Amino acid sequence: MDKKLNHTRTTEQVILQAAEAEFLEKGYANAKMLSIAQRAGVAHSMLHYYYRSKENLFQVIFRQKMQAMLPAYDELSKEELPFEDILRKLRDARDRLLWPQSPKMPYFVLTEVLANPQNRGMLLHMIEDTIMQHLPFLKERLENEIAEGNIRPISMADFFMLLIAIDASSLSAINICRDIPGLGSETAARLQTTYREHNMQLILDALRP
Amino acid sequence: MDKKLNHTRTTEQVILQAAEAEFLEKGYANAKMLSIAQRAGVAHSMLHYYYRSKENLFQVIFRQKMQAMLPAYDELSKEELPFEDILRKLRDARDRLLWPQSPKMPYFVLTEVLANPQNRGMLLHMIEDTIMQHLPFLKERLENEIAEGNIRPISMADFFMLLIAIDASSLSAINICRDIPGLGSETAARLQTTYREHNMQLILDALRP
DNA sequence: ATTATCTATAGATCTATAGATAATGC
DNA sequence: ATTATCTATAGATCTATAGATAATGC
Repeated sequence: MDKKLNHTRTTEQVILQAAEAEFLEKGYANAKMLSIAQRAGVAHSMLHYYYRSKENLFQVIFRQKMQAMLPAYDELSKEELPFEDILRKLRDARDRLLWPQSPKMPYFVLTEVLANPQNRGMLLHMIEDTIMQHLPFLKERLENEIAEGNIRPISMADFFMLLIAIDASSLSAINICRDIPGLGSETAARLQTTYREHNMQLILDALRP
Repeated sequence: MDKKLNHTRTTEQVILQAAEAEFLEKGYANAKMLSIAQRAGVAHSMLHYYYRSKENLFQVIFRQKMQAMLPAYDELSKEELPFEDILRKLRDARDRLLWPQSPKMPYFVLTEVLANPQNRGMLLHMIEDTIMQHLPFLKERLENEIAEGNIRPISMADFFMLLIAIDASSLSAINICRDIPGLGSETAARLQTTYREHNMQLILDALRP
């Protein structure tokens, strides 16, 4: 039993992990199937056996990331919070579950997904698939705020794009500053705190009717 | 004479422009020499004839951009401004001369140069070649501020990296917001104003001893 | 004579698949 | 019998260069 579980996990999942590392490190275009196979220690034909194509392999990984965040978002439905606090909690969930995977994640999301119109469509599609279907209370809450005139009319997907765009870009800046010899990680940590407040202001500002 | 000037400009420069567009649109890895040649309307062997390799073609373009900003920076030496105002003027010069080339420029700088350690070395090298050599007064000024204990010890190159990192990432966020249907360009413009102030705070914060 | 341009192609990848072989489940 | 894995290779690019041909400068 242990053996079987181990077996079905091994190759299929090892490929997934190797691919994630490769995609994050090199970006989609520069990631190579042969290189992923080498990282995973399997013949590269296995990547196609399990995931058919490079494009599909990428989407499987991305979809998994999005779905990993759903439970954290789900907790939000239990409390009756002011909208601003919901924004904070959404951010915190993402800061815990999505970004820490790797410092390269923010750039990746920023450039491969947000900045590229083609991939952005894919993100929107996944947001609909996962977040919007599983979090009806969030959608309701957003529509409520719009109806009350507190924020401008905006779709749930666009609303999520805004949150991700602001935070991904600030995290990119922070990560670069961490690597600057003259600054270091203490400064990066201080920047992070400052960004947290400013970003919230920027988001509310953008949502203002 | 007109004919000659036109002629020596044509192919060599047309390639440069086509390459710039291609690099900005697709990123270095995804930019293709054949595609650049097609944009320029020349045989692709011409790219190698004039610029030898893809790598070199890229560097020529990037070096040109940096040098195009030098005159604007030069003006700063004439006035005796507070350090914070110098920061503002540096930002304004960049906002006028570097970013407007294309909305994709900020992502490009962020990911191809700042986020990639290998290319970052190239940026540092170019900063030394151009800015640091041509703007001794700025270096002096920075060292003065450090000596007086107003800002932490930091090299000129690292100082520039900080400025570029903060601004490139905020511009990336702004450009994405501009494309979000629920927000639009008025919101993007409002964001830009808010970011301008916040970024200045963030930079001063990071430079604080 | 020198400089610019084109055609053709070498040589190196990369994605994807076909077909053979080994492992696993009934 | 089915599922997993490997080897070998097709087919499509891509960068770069060699060699022929046209344009330009003395």
